[in-house]
Amino acid sequence: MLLYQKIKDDILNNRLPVGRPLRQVELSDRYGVSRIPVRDALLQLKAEGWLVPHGKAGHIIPDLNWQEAEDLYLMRADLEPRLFSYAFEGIQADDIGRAKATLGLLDNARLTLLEKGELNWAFHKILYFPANRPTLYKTVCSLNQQASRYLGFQYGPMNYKDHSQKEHAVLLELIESGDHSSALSLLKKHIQDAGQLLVSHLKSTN
Amino acid sequence: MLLYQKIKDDILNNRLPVGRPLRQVELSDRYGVSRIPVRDALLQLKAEGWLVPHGKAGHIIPDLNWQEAEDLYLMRADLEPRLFSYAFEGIQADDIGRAKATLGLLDNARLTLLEKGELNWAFHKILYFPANRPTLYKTVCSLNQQASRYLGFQYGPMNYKDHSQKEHAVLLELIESGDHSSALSLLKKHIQDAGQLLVSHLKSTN
DNA sequence: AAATATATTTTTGTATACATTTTTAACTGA
DNA sequence: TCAGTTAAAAATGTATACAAAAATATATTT
Repeated sequence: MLLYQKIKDDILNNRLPVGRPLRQVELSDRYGVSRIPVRDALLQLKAEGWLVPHGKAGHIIPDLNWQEAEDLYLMRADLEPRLFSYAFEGIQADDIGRAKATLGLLDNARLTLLEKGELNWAFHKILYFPANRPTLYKTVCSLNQQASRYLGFQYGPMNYKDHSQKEHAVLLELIESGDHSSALSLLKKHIQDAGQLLVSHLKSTN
Repeated sequence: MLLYQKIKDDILNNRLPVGRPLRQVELSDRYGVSRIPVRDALLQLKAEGWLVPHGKAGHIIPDLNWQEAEDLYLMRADLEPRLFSYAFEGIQADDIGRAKATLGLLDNARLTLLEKGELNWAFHKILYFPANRPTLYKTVCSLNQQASRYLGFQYGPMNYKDHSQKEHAVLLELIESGDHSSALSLLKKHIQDAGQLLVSHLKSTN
């Protein structure tokens, strides 16, 4: 596992301190490498919003907040239905099959947060990739990456998983039946609802 | 000037080869530093889409293409009017003043491409910042960053500058008169038109 | 005691060195 | 001639070392 992944995993699972600036030596000790690969990982994580620079020395894990969640889901609700719409005609029976399999994996298992996040995103990717719009796709990926820090709430205290899974299944049915516009609006609603739920949960717990 | 900026500037002005993978030593020689700062810069530039990894060694400057331009302007046209709408009520007379000054600077001068891009973006930032929506703002910044590689066409062969400047001025008037919805639709149209023009220009020149 | 200045420690940025990986070139046999 | 193989070259990843910069602690003054 890459150092970058390890740190991300540790951020996701709250194994690294949130309020305090992380130092390069601290991390190089923790992961048993020199500061060079740590610097590399920090640069990437900073670029993706997993860390923010703390003045001129050190990086801080930014606190989760409802404002960020709101914006992320706002953008997702704008861009993902668009991308999905471009993909719609290009989604093959084979893709549906893989999507179903992915949902199945999400259902049964004793998965880590990172794995759940990966599977959930894998599902959506299957529906988006046939759009063949690399740039739009990349931005959507990035937004989901950022949003993944909030998965801990959705799969944990919010218990949103079951509802989400049902909607995913319905979405697949609509695709199979070729109902473009219904599928589109369900996806938009799916994202908007998830966002609203997350935001109000975040507001209530602070 | 930071190495990161220098390289970006050189990419923007086609002072670096496009088809061929850039090597770390090549860049460290060119800029007179060791490979470590080069690695740092490459990581950032890669994260922002200025470079793409070439297999397992080297980075390539991606070719400009109308598909990317189309997606970038699509997303901008979706997200920027939204951000602007949130900002609208919060834009102060002072902001308008600074926006006008920025347009003035764009008008007269013997500016480099990088400077023109910076000023153009500075103008839009003034209109977006009062929204106080950091996450949405950051994504919009990033999209404009990526789009800035295409400025060479807009300020060069397309000769789009004058038209753009006029619309910017009208936009400021609409803000001053408090006409929220007209300002909003002008901005959206402004972005969409610029996108369409750019895309058809790119299609025609290939 | 609070604010300012100074000294100490910590932290970062970058150069250099070297082992590993990857690419490129040369070679071999069909 | 060309695919596959091996050998040489190049490029990368990472450790270590050290100077510059920043943060922290200590001292000094009012």
